[in-house]
Amino acid sequence: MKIEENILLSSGADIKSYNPKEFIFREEDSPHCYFQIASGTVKINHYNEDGGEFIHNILGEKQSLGDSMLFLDKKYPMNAVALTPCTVFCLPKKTFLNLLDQYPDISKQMNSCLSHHLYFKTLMIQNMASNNPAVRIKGLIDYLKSFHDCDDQFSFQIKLTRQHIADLTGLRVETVIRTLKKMEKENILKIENRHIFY
DNA sequence: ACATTAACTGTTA
DNA sequence: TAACAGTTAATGT
Repeated sequence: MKIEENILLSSGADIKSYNPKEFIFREEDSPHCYFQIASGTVKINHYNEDGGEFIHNILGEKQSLGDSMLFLDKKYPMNAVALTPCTVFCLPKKTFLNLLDQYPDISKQMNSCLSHHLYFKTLMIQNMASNNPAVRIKGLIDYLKSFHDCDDQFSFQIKLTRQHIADLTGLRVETVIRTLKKMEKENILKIENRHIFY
């Protein structure tokens, strides 16, 4: 979801700053605000019982956080953690819902965003259910590239660390490294001095 | 701080 | 049982 800055500000949105590793919201918090990143990157994650981290997504500028939790009376099932120094617009849930009533086009866009979200979540679940690491990684990078306008081969650089890719796919870094190399041999992607192009 | 390699272990197709 | 993902640890960029 993306709402124009001027609309956010004129509706009375706050701007909050976060340092790396700071939580924007935590699991078990109740959603009270619509969050939209003004600058920086944020990971949406979950820690499983043995302390292992699973990253749902890594989001950047102009992307919203946990907006699908605002139409529901439930606690967040995930955390939002700053990866870099961040500034985030915060609009109280009530104001946000009023905004949707006030602007039908924003409301429509919200539906379309949720639909988009659900579509990609479905694709991701299918890929992540595979025990083949190449399928999982390909699922992830296809998703990432879908936000990029040019679909030419190798036109998109994956700006994630190997560890992030591992945490997003539920694999180990070593497996990610091995699999990326295999995929490079198969000409699925290209690696140039450690940068991945897809 | 991140990426790679190697040697070993355990699981599974 | 051979292949392959995870573990650990050392080394490279």
